[in-house]
Amino acid sequence: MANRKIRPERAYEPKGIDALDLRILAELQVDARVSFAELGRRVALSAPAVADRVQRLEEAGVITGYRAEVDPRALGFPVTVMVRIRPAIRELQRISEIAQEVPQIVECYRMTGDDCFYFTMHLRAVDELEPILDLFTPYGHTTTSLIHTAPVPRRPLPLE
Amino acid sequence: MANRKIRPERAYEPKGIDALDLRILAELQVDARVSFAELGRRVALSAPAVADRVQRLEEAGVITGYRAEVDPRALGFPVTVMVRIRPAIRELQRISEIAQEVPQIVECYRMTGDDCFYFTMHLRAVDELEPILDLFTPYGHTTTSLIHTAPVPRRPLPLE
DNA sequence: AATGAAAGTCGTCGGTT
DNA sequence: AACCGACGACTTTCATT
Repeated sequence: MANRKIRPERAYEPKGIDALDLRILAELQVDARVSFAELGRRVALSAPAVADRVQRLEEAGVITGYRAEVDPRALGFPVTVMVRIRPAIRELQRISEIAQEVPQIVECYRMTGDDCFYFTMHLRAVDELEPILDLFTPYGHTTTSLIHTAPVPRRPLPLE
Repeated sequence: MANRKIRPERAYEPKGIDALDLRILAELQVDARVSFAELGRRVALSAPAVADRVQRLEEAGVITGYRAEVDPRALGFPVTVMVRIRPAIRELQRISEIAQEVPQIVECYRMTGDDCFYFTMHLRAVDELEPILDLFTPYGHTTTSLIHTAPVPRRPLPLE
């Protein structure tokens, strides 16, 4: 029988991260393309020193990547949709697999509640919605919302 | 009386964006810190040429920023929460304003449906949840979910 | 709109404190 | 853990196609 002991994979304390690291992270969250030299000037450190710190933050998994943020509408995806799903019994794994295979889906989470699964996707037209939803309806109950605007634009973690 | 004519602010066709731009965007969505020289090698263009294109994409609003992605748990925010809100009549504006003022909220959207407002936030402990929800409960009905995992990790737009 | 060359800046490495 | 100095790589500008 499988081991059912449940425990967190790791402790959640930020260890080995000091105030200087937080300042570096704050800068990189706002402008990921800033040079090490410029970053060094902003936090009063030499370029090699910041490069060292950034590398450590990457290796420690604190920085998970650097992404250019694009406007989906400017690229021909005027429709953004959020879908919540209440999976049928034992179908959650299958729903994850389908979500993985639909490229329009750009993020996807499991969470607490009746609708324990949700994802966001960008579409070229509303026409695309129905066939995608039909991939999921055999395995759960879907609730779909079209996203209008962002009253709060996406912003960085509050690292003081 | 206010002008009630409703029309989209702009057309949604990707104009003036060619296949080379899409390749550049695909690269930058995966690694925003790549150098222009390296980017040029990947798309078979000189460094000045890619730099020009990237600048035009920025000025056109196609690229909206460059963000370092960080792991909230590694920074002491082990709790990620998604909150949907069904606003009371005429209180939507107030809800937006409150969301704006809560730094733990990192994204926030309006959408169709009964719960026409939602946001995501990162917390240092579950203790933080109740006082934040209490900011909103006077103005709407909240539905809160704790986010567990990401069956599909955040990924770029499918630009072929 | 892209290229190639030139000047200034940056990234990186090794040695030092 | 950070600094300095040096070299190779990169960014940026400009003239040319």
